[in-house]
Amino acid sequence: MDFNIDYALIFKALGDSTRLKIIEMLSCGKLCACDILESFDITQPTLSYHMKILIECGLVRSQKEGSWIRYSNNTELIENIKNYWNNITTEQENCICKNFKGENRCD
Amino acid sequence: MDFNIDYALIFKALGDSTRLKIIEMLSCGKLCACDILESFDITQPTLSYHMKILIECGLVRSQKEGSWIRYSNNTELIENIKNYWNNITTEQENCICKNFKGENRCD
DNA sequence: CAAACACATTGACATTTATCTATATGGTAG
DNA sequence: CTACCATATAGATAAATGTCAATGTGTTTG
Repeated sequence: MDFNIDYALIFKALGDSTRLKIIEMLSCGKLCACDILESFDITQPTLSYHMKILIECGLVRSQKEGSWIRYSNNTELIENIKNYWNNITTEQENCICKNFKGENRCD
Repeated sequence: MDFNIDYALIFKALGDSTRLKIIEMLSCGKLCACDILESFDITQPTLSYHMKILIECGLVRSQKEGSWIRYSNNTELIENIKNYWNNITTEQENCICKNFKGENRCD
């Protein structure tokens, strides 16, 4: 588990239906902004704003190709997120709640 | 995959560091609000506000016990989220991007 | 070079969010 | 019954968010 990753920031980025759909669209390959834009009822600057948020939290990578920009999911970070979830609500030794040591007053 | 689940709403709930930490704290068992409150520098009404958001999106269940309320993670929904992530950025047949049928103009 | 294209940035704006204080509700204990 | 405890609700507020129109930047093409 990489504790340097800001998962709250990542989930905040995913907490907008447009951005979540973009991640799903990129799930099987690269796309340029114009392709993504066609799937939504938003203006180009609004898409650009969303892409910036996805890039800044690390979920999406951009790659310039001529006058286009190819966007792709950061598969390494997405693997980290999968690992994060595997440590939530498990009975395993490495259960994530082990980070907290408060007493259960109500037990 | 359950398409009735509003994943954007769930990730929005998780996109706040206080709420994400609550989910992590509940990851290995039930806690009452007073226990959770001790781990944060927020007032009781603010915690109550966050619990409401976590409950409304389905991530957390509440169970009354006397004058206490026991909060617990909804493990069923969390399993769904894990499945969701397993369908993101995979090469499998059921890759989530199959939901979109737009052309790649830029390929 | 000039026009067109792809994308980013700026500034404005309405809406939403996280937080607080004050107060209400409902259970428990003396 | 009264006082107290656990939690929720209401109202206020500053800050953050998502959106747009207008404009800027860099690339390609005629």
